[in-house]
Amino acid sequence: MTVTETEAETTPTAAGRVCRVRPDVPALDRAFDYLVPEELAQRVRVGSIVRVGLHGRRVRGWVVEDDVTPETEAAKLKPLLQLVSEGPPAELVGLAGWAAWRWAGSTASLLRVASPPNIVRDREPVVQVAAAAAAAVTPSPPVRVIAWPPAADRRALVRSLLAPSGSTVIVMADGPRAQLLARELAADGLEAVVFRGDQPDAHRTQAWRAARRGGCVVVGGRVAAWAPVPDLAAVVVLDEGDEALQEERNPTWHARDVAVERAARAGVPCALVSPAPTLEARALAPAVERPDRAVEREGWPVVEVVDLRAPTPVPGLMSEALAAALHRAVDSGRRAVCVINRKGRARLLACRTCEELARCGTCGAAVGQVETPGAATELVCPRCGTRRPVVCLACQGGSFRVLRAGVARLRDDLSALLPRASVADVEAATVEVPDVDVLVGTEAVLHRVPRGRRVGLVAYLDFDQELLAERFRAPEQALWLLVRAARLTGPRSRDGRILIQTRLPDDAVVVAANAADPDLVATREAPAREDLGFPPFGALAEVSGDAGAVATACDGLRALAGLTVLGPTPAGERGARALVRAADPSALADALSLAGPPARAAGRLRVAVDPPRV
DNA sequence: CGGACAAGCTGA
DNA sequence: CAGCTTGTCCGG
Repeated sequence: MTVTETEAETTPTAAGRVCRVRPDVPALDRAFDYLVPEELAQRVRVGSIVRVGLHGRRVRGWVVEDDVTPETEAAKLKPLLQLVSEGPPAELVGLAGWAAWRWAGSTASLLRVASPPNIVRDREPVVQVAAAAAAAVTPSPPVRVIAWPPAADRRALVRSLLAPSGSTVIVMADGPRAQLLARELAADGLEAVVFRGDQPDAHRTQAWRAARRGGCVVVGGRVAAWAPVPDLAAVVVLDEGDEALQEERNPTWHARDVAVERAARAGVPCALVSPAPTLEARALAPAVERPDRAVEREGWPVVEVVDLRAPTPVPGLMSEALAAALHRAVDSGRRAVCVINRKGRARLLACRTCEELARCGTCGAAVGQVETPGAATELVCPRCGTRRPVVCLACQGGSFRVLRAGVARLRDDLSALLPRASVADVEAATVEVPDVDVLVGTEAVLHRVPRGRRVGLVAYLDFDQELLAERFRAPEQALWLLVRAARLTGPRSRDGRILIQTRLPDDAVVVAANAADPDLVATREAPAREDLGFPPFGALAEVSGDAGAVATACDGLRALAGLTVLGPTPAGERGARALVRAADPSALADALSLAGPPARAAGRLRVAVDPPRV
């Protein structure tokens, strides 16, 4: 007893150094002050990962400020217990704080993204570059937005965007592609470091250490935006419209916006390169740069549009043009990929005897047909999950007509259409994708095409469900599907081909791909978005969770000036949902931070800023 | 978050 | 009134 008391008295008190620590406890979003013990004085700095005593527990945390004047009386201060690991540089600690505010999340969760997954101990002193100081005086150059066609070679473009000295950070969505780009850069004699969130901790720690040495090009997924390079000199974001650049869990930070902010804070150039720049990106730059018309045209595959209405309606989505395009690809030894966003065997059926729609006996929703390996096919309700045998509830008939086919049914139809070709269906749940001539699947198939054989054709069997989806970003997302298709098929000079079956052949998305001109979609979408006050002409957050909690949160938010609360919608299954709109991201962030974190008693509540799919 | 402590419920 | 659950508070 007396021993510890004596120790406490001997800790430096009068003019001891005090730092501010944010504990790694997401639900506790605040910082506490601690004394820096003499033995750690040389090694602790802003960003250091330390262990501290907090309310009887020992927790990890980040030093977020140093040499502070303690907010509480010195007698209450405890010392840091241990220096655990090196952590993010000071600029990234500031950036994490900004991102936590911007996406209404905890600072700790973002500091974790910016930190090495394993412990890093370093003897070498950290290279401190006065970049931040320089940024304060040099105004940062404007963001560049470059529309670069999907199947065009962008290596030279990327090369031109690298900083001549210091480190460049390249953020992109696609893991394997990042690996490829890194190899190309390394072949050019550059120090390339791959940052991928999906790699094992040991690899990621290794990359983190390498980035911290500086003088490199960091290439990677969204985590690359947080690479700890000490000498940042340029930032590049590739494919900024890809949804994978946004974190799906809270806080839903977007790597594009983090990269733009980081570049601005460091006063370094930032370029966003995309085949279809989003309205958000367009709003950041004075103008969109486009390559030569010839480069642009060549950078898209041939786009063939099949009007499902004319001359005669096409039964079962198997149009003559589709058959011809499939034959053309398969006969030349290339693979064909068909995309339809309907899982299972059928999504809508009618009884052959009584013409009644197949519906759920429990909740009345239209049921779909699924096939389970090794079992009889069943009718499954998409709303409540009830399963039953394939029997009509009205007349007990056992035979149904497929009104809306799913991938399993289309696989059979395609097999019949192409008797000599091998066909397989792919869904998100498919374990191994076979090496066949024709793949038919949901959107998931676009990521899962086996390598080794060229893709000659990507066909969207029913593109209308993408064009007509009830999401405000639906047109941009639909165009992005065509970008992904173009990446698979390659350019028109290699006979790449996209086939689009639709009842809306004049829709801007279809026309834009056909004309190799992504601006057409932006031109149409901008006024509609502006009318709604949706991003980038306003900022959105989605509040969802238990009905009661959402209602309470909405009442609180409605009381704040400058916010519009739409809803809440009663929405059944997974609780209620509401949208919150503000004039811009910063007004939204201020309002949400003013409203504070959801009260714990309120039940399940999630606040997602910039919800990707509403 | 998770420990501390206080106020409420139960059972003999 | 011990022994337990449930709720509220707070952390340096």
